[in-house]
Amino acid sequence: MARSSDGNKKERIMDAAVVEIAHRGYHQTTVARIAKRAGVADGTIYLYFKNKEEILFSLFDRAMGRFIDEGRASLEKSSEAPEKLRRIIELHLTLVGEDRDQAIITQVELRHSLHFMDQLSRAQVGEYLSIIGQVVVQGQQKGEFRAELDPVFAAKAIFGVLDEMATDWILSRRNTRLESKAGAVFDFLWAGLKPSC
Amino acid sequence: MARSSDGNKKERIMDAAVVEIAHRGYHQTTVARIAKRAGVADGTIYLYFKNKEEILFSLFDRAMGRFIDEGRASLEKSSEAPEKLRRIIELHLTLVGEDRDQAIITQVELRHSLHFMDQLSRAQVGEYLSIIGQVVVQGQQKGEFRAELDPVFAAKAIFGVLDEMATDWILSRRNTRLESKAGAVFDFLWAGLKPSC
Amino acid sequence: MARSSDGNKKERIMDAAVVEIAHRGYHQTTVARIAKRAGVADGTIYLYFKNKEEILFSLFDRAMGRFIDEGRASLEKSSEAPEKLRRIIELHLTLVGEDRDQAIITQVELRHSLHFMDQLSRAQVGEYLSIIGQVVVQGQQKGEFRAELDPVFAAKAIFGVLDEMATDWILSRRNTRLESKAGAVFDFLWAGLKPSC
Amino acid sequence: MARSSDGNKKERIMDAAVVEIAHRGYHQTTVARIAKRAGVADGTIYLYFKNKEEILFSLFDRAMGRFIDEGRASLEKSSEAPEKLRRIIELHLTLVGEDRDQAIITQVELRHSLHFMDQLSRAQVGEYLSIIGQVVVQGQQKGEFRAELDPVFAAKAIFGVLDEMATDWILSRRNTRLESKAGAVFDFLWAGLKPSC
DNA sequence: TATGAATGAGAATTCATTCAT
DNA sequence: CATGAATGAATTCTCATTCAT
Repeated sequence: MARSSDGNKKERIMDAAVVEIAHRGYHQTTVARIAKRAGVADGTIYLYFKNKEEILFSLFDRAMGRFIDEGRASLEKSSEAPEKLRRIIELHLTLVGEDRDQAIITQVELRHSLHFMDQLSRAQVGEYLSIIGQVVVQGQQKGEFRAELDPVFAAKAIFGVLDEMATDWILSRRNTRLESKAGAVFDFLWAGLKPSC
Repeated sequence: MARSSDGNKKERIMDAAVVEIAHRGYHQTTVARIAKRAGVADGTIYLYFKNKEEILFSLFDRAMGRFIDEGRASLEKSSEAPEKLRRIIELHLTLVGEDRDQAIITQVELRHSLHFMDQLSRAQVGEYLSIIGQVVVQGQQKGEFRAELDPVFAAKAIFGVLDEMATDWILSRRNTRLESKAGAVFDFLWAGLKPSC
Repeated sequence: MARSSDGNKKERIMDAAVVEIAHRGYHQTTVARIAKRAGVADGTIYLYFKNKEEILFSLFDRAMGRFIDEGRASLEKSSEAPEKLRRIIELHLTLVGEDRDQAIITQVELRHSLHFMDQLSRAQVGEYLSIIGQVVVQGQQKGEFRAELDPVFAAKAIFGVLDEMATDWILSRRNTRLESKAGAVFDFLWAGLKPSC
Repeated sequence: MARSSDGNKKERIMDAAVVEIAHRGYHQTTVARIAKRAGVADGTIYLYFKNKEEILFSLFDRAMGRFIDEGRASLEKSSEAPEKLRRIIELHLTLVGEDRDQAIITQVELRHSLHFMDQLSRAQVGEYLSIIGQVVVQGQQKGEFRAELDPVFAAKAIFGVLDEMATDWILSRRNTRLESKAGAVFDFLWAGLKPSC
C-alpha cells in the first residue's frame, strides 16, 4: 500500500528542504536539490506543493504548529502566571534551540520579504502572540503582573526579547544551548512585569 | 557641478533602491528598475556599486550610520542612564518610524539570509548593541540599574523589544506613529532594569 | 457488459477529447484533463491509445469516416451529377455544422503541423477528394459539367470553397447554421462547373 | 552605430524562425534553436519579441503585409474586374509559391489554434478578403460579374480555392510551380462569377 | 483491465553583468 | 563617466508516459 509512503514523502521533502534552505538560503536552494536530498524526482515535489514558496510556508506551519500546540499544552500544567511565563520562555527557547537548521528557517529565511512576513504574522504568529497575551492578562487579574501594562504590548515585548535571543543564538555560532538563556530572560521580563513595590 | 552630481548620483541610486526594494522586495527588484527610477542607465549602477548586493549593503550602512551617530550624539546630552535609555528608545523608534520604505529595508529586506545577516551583525549592529550596553553598564555603576544584570544580555533584550516594535509597526499598516510607543517601551524596560526594591 | 463498456470507454475518451481540445487547443489540453472528463484514470487512456497524438488521429478518423460513408451513401441516391454535387455540399456543411466542438477539431486543431497534415491528407482526405472527383468525372461524361475541367483540380476547388465556409463559420461566432450556405455554395460552384453557353 | 544592426537583427531572427518553424513545426522549435540560427543569444530574442508566440505573429504580419500591399498595388494597374481577379490570383499564388518555408508558416503553422486563428482572421485576413470583395463589387457594378452574387460570400469562395491550392501545393511535395495553377483557377472562378448567358 | 503516484526530460524566460561606443 | 544592447547561465514547473499494485 501507499499507506506509509504518502505522509512520509511529504515529510521527507520538508525535512530535506529544511536542511538545504538552512545551508544555502531559500533563493540559492533549487527545487532540484531538495528533491535530490529527499530522494524523489523533481516533479514529485509538485505533487505535494503547489510551488517552491509553498514548501517554505509549510515549513513555517509545521514549526509554528508546535509552538502553539506545545505552548497551549504547557500552559495548562501550571496555574500561576509567572510560572506560565517561565514555561513559555523555556519552551520557546527549547523548541528553537533543539534544531539549528529549523531555527535558521524560522528566524531568518522565513522573513525574507514583506509579502511573506505578512502572511505569516497574520495567521499563526498572531495566535502565538495572543497566547502570550492571555498569560499576561491572567497574571494581571490575579495581581501577579502590573495592571497598568497593555497586555498586547507586553506580549510583543516578550516575544521581541525571545526572538532576539533566538536570532542572536543563530548568528553567534558558539556552541551554547539556547535554553540556558531562559533564566536570564525570565528574570528580566519578570522584573518588567511584576507589580512595582 | 560635476563633482556634486557624482555624489548625488550614488545617493539617487540608493534612494531609488529603497523605494523599489521596499515595494517589491529585494529579489523581485531588478537592477534595471532601480536604474530607471534613479534616471540612470543600467550600466551606470555598476560604476557606483560592485553588484546588486552591494546596493543593499550600502543601504544598510547609510541607515545604521545614522543610528550610531545620532545615538552617540544623543547620549552625550544627558548624564543619567535612565534618561539615556529613554533617548535611545525615542531615537530608535523615531528613526525607524520616519521613513516607512527605509524601515522595510531595515526590518525585512536586510534580513534575507544568514549570510547577509552575518555580515550585518558582525559589523554595525554589534556596535549599536555595544552602545546600548555601555548605557547599561554606566547605569549599573551609578546604581541606577540592577547590578546583577549581564549588560550584554540586557542590550540584546532592549534591542529585541525595539526591533519587535519596529517590525510590528511595519506589518500593521495602521497609520500610527511608531514613536508613540516610546513611553510604553521605556516603562517596560525601565521596570526590568531598575534595582528591585 | 464488459464488452460494451470497453467500446464505450474508448468513445467516452474521444468525446472528452473533442470537448477539451476544442476549448483549449490540442497543446493546452493535458491527457489528465481528458481522462478526468472521460471519468477514467490517466493511465487508462494508454490502454486505448498509444499516445496523445493517437487520440487526435482517432478523432480525425472517426469524423472523416462519416464524411466518406455518408458521402458515398448519399451519392447512391441520385443519378444526376449536379444533384450529387448538391448533396455533397449539403452533407459536408451539415456534418461540419452539427457539432461546433468537433468542427473546431476538424477545421483547426487537426491542422497543427505539416507532419500531421501530411498523414491526414495522404489517407482519408485523399479519398474524400476522390469521391468529389468522381462526381465531376461522371458529370463530364454525361455532359452535365464542362469537359475541359481537370476533375482533380475541380475537386480541390470544390473542397476549398467548402472548407473555407466551414472555417469561416467557426471563426465568426455568429449563431447561423452552416447548412444555410449550401444554396449559395451550390450556385457558385454549379456556375463554375456547368458547360458554358 | 547600431543603426543597421537593429533592424537587421529583428529581421534575422524572423528569417531564422521561418526556417526552423517550417522544418520542425512551431511547437518542436525551441527559442534556443531560432537564436542559434539567427546568430544571437537566447536572451536577445526577448529584446525584440515579448515571447515565442510573438515571433509567429510577427511572421504573419510581415507576410500578410505583402499580400495586402502588393494586392492593392496590383489592382491599381488594371481597370477591368476580371483582369483584377486574374491579377489577384496570380499574385496570391506567386507570393505563396515563391518561398516554401514561408508558405508552410502561412498555410499550416499559423493555424494551429483557434485562439491564434481568431487573432489573425480578425485583423489582416479580413482586410485581404475585403480587397477581394471590392473587386467583386466593382465587377458587378460594371456588369462584368453576376449581380445576384453576395460579394462577401464570393470573396470567401475565391479565397477558399486559392487557399486550398496553396495548401495542396505544400503537401504535394512535387516540384511544380504554384503559379502554374493560376490559369485553371481563374477559368474556374471566372466561370462562376461571370453573368450567365 | 484499471489505477494514479511517480518520473524526469525539456523549454521558456529572466536578469545581473559586461563592454564597445 | 555614461550608456544600454547584448549576453547566456540558471531554474522553475509541466506533463506525457510508465508501472507496481
